[in-house]
Parts: sequence; C-alpha cells; structure tokens
Amino acid sequence: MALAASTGQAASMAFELVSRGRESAAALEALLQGASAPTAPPCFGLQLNELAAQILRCCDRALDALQGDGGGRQGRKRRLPPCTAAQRKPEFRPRVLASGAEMPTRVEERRMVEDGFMWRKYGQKDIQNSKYPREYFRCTYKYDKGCMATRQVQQSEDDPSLYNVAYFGDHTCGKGSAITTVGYDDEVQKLLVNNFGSSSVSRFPWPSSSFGDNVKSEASQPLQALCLPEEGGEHREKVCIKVESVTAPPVGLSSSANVSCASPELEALPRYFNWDCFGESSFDIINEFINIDLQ
DNA sequence: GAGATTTGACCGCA
DNA sequence: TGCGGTCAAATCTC
Repeated sequence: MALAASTGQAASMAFELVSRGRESAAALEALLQGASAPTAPPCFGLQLNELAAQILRCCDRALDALQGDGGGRQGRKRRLPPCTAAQRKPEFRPRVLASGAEMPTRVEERRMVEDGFMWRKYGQKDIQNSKYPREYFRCTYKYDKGCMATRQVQQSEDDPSLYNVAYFGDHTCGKGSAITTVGYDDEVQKLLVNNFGSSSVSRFPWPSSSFGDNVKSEASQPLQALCLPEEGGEHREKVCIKVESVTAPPVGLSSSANVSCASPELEALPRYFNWDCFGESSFDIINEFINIDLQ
C-alpha cells in the first residue's frame, strides 16, 4: 500500500517535471524557429532545432508512459550484455560475400548526421598504444551509389573531450541529404558538398609542401584553435574546437584532415571552416556560435 | 520488421 | 606474426 502510494507520488512528480521540461523544450523550439534568420549559421540552427525536437519527442514518450492508462508505449527491452564469442559464434561461419551472395540493398534517408552526409558505423577497433578505440564509418550509400568515402573517429588521449576525425575517399554519392532536407541555401550546400568531394589539398591555407609522409604538420601548435571563454566566472558548458593536424593523403585516397571537436555532433563546424571559411569570416561565424550556451 | 549498431573473425600488409 | 581495416551475424532500437 505504502509502496503503491509512494510510487504514485513519484510518478506524479516525474510527470510534473517532464511536463515542465516539455514546455521548456517547446519554448526553445519556438525561439529557434523565430531565430532562423539568414544571418544565423544554418548548421547551428539545424543542430539545435533537431535537439529541441528530440527533447520534445522524449518528453512526449515519457509522458505517455507515465500516464499509464494502457495507451502508452511499452518500455523497451533492456539492453543485454554482449554475448561471448562462444555463445554467438560456436563455429566458423563462411562470409556471405565470399559465397557470392548479393549484398542487401537499402534505402536510408532518415538518419541525419552532423556533416551533411550519412555515415554508417561498420567497425570499431582497439588501437595499440591508444587508450581509446577507433571507430570506422562508411558512407551509407556505399553499395547503393558505390560511394567509397569513409571516416575514422578516435577520442583524443590528450583531451578525451576531443575527437580526432579523419576523412578518406571522395563522396561520389552526391548525397548531402541532411543539408538538402533542412533547407540549406544553395551556396552553403554547394560549398559543403563540393569541398567534401574535392581532393584538392591546395584548398588548405598552408602550402601542400608541408604535408609529410602521412605525418603531422610541422606546426607545433594547432593550426587553428578555439576554446570558448568563460564569462564572468560563472560555470557554463562550452564547446571547444580545434584543428590539430593535417596528414598527407594515403596513396589513392583523397586528402584527409585530422580535426578535433569537443562533440562528434559538431564535426561539421571545424571541417566547414577548415575547407572553406578560413579567415576572418570564419571567426565571425564562430563568434556567433560562442553566444550559444549549452547549459 | 527494417535498419543501425555491436563485436569477434577474417584478411592484407609490413 | 602482429596490427589495423573490414566483414557480417547477432543484437538492439524504433
């Protein structure tokens, strides 16, 4: 009885909190929609709008569940611990591709990613002498369009809040889908798509001769660095972005840039600046971004 | 049920 | 032979 009463009280409190959170998220979304002026960097508006929409969806689902009148959605399955190799793979399994079977074809348009392209994770590997595993992504359209673009993401050992991202290969899929679907203006879209597909090293603001044999740039300091400052001593969660190094393109591949970003969701930012917006205008955009607090 | 992620196995290269 | 990159079945999420 007492248990049921306290459970009901907790549920009531949770319901109230989630309701309040939903109202806040709705207000945020309204503000963001109102602020989608042409002067605002489109990628930031996209991320925050998406975030607000996601908060709303989560709140709605939580509210449905808390209302518990039978109409709410059932809770999801608990994530099971990974199976052991013996459990999952008791014996050798021949590869499907090796047997000549066709690869399944997929049409995937729903997942929006941070740099305007759709990536699918295909592997993760512990790297020797590295604390963090390296994650491998390929273009979602690898099989549909034969797009061979890949990227590797690895958490920085120096600063775990940063991620080193390396891009390989050209996008031949022409699918800057996220950009297209959220209404980037044509110029921005053209910049992003063209330059990601481009393998022109000379677009970087430093001479290509500084590229070694797949080694880091000679620069001892980050080529561009930005850490958002504290304001008035009050604690605010900030996003820190820096470009660490540039590597020479592996044989047969396009140029790659190692970019660090405090959040994988914001990788588009350093790459965007790196390839197209070096210079004062870049910092104008960054300065606008600084005003966004992620409290 | 479709599609994404996880993760051990496989493979090529140095 | 060891390491890094990729594959693909199992599992998870929606």
